[in-house]
Amino acid sequence: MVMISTRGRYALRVMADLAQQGREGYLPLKEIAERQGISEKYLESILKALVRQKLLVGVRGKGGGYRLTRPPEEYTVGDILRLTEGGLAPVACLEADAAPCPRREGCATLPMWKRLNDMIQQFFDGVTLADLIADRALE
Amino acid sequence: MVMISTRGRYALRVMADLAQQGREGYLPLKEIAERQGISEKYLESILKALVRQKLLVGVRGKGGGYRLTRPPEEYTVGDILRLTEGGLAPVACLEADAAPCPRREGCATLPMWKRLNDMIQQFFDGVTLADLIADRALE
DNA sequence: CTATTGCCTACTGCCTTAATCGGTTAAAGT
DNA sequence: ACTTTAACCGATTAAGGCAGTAGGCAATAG
Repeated sequence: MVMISTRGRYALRVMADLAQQGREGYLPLKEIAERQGISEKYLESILKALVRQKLLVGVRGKGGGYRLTRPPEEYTVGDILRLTEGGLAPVACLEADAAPCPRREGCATLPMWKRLNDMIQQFFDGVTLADLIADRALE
Repeated sequence: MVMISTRGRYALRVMADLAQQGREGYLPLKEIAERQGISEKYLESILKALVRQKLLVGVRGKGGGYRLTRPPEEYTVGDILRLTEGGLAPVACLEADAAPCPRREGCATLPMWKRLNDMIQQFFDGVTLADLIADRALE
């Protein structure tokens, strides 16, 4: 029943990695993939999406690679996961593009799902990349 | 990225239904499936698991059907979902039977996943079937 | 003994995820 | 210019889980 797939978890780890390596220069995919132990080609497809949405810049050619576009405290985990996972709702009927459920009136479980959903969104929107790095330092 | 699958959602709805219909007598599968708009055969496989774990009793033959084994306030949503979903961890590395992650030392995201996991478990363990019925009454 | 109803096993179609393959474009170094 | 580096791009695939189906067996009531 895993909620967050490999795709989103990879994206987060790589964003945290980039945040930690500092803003100077570009980090090539190969290096990131190696350090994080992630398939290069698969990671490539994830980063492509992050670049398209302007969370990262990618520069080609020698000396190129990827870099954050903003300081780490301006990225929330919610931003990154909603993008890579395509939504963060715990049940299908609460997804952004969901068709209106015919049973929503009188559904015994819907109010609970809504409360859970709110809680999850708040959680993810309250954590930034800077927080992740700080967390790590505590261990 | 849906966390709770149809299986778990059906289970909850049916448990709430049974809780609401009262303790007297048995409700046949056919009736429950019809009222909830769920495939009979599919629901059957879900209820089988709930019976095996003693959350329900099933009685065969004429006049038979299903019934709760305890009062609604003694079932938590967590109990029901963990059983039908096979765990409630938001990420693979926190599942009960997960192999220890080789990157757990120095993983930038693990502390966050743990906090989220705790929050989710607490949420689900804090809601009972009786609460679901009460919620519904508010709408 | 027959109708009802739950129990059990097996199978199928579909979709998503994770990953792979092979190539194209852009930039820098020589 | 040429070569190397490295990001971009599209198509494809292999595996696994989920939702649902099919068909028969076993128990209980009347």
